[in-house]
Amino acid sequence: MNFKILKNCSSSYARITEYVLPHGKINTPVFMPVGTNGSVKAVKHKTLSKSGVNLILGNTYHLYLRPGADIIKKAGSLHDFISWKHNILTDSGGFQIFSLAPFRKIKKEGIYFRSHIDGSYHTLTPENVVDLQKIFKSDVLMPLDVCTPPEITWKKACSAMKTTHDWLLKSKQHWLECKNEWGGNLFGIVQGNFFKDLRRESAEYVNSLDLPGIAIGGLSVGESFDVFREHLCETASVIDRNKPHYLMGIGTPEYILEAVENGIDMFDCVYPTRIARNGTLFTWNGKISIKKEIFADDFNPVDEKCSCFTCTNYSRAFLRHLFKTNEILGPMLATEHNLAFIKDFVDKIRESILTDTFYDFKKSFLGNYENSRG
RNA sequence: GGGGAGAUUCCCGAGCGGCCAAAGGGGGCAGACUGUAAAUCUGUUGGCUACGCCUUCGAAGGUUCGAAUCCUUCUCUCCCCA
Repeated sequence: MNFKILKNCSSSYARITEYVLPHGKINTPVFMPVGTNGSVKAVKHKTLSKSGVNLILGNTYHLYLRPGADIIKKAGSLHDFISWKHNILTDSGGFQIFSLAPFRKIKKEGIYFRSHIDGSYHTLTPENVVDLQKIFKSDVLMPLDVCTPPEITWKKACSAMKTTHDWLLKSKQHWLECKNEWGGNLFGIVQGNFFKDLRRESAEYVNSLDLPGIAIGGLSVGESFDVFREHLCETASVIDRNKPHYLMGIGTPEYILEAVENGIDMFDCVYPTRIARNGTLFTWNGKISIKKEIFADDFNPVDEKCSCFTCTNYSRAFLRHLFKTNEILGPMLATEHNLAFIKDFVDKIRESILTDTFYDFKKSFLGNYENSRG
């Protein structure tokens, strides 16, 4: 068994687990930085691994379009191609189909879409998405799914869910035939939009397929925090607790707390890295927009309590200057800080679960972190 | 010394009689960003007792119902020829 629950929180569903993947052991809860094109934007692998990151995301859709599976196959694997010795989870492209909607058509057998790069025609099917991830030698594979926006009808949501289920079964069958070639773990994805009955049905269906892990999809796609929380609680209470739980696409401290509290082990998000590149930095007292005038002569580090390279070497004033002058170092240092902050934050959550002080930690953190939940 | 071009709101730069408080950049200020088409995008950027009024297009005069736009003089820049 490659997945072990080491400790359950006494007062919530939060837990500490150990998950052994082909490229090393993962301690959860864990935040996975997103490296869509095989690169977590603006940071070197060395910076990531030095700060303890041993699982990053890649994206099947994007890597299939560029550089193409043939190149990655020639390189040996995605790990070899990007020179990353640790684990990689590859997302299938379901979300891209959702966010690049004008370019696609969903059919029973798969997705027909046009490349957003050159307009060329392509098809993704449950089977070829597994094949692509086999070529990548992904440690965790995600199946092709249909992600839907809030406020669609029950009928449409149900239809999308059924397609997702149909594709998941095909993905599983195809994965079973080839999984021994490299040992990647296929997860199931729960959909169902924002309908409780559908979400429950979807969660039960995914449970029934008995895959190595379960992902909650279709959340944080524009809904309010309260709606997000409601459906997270609902879905998380149904999925099999003996499997790793992955909540797709969340990554602010508030959302992470909510996720962990509901028994989520893994989560990923572009948010920390994207806002870093755009000049917003996490601190234990809330987010700051480093480009603001008030930081022009603030010679303190971004966060006094942070021991990352950025905070131990540079001031807010210098960071602001880098952003104002459009220097490449600005986004690099900001990204390094935000990832270190989230890493630190999740480490502290894990510690609090271990010492049964999760709620104390949550309360005290949110007390200091004076920011709206949007 | 001779000939030519030009001075526009923080900067560059369009406008060449009314639709001009004045295009478009840049800069400034602020906001957004949640399984990455994002080092991106959006708003704002003369003043005010604000659905209207006042001051602004080098300066001073003039023509006109009306001028950043036309005329006169002045100041200053730049280019070419001696």
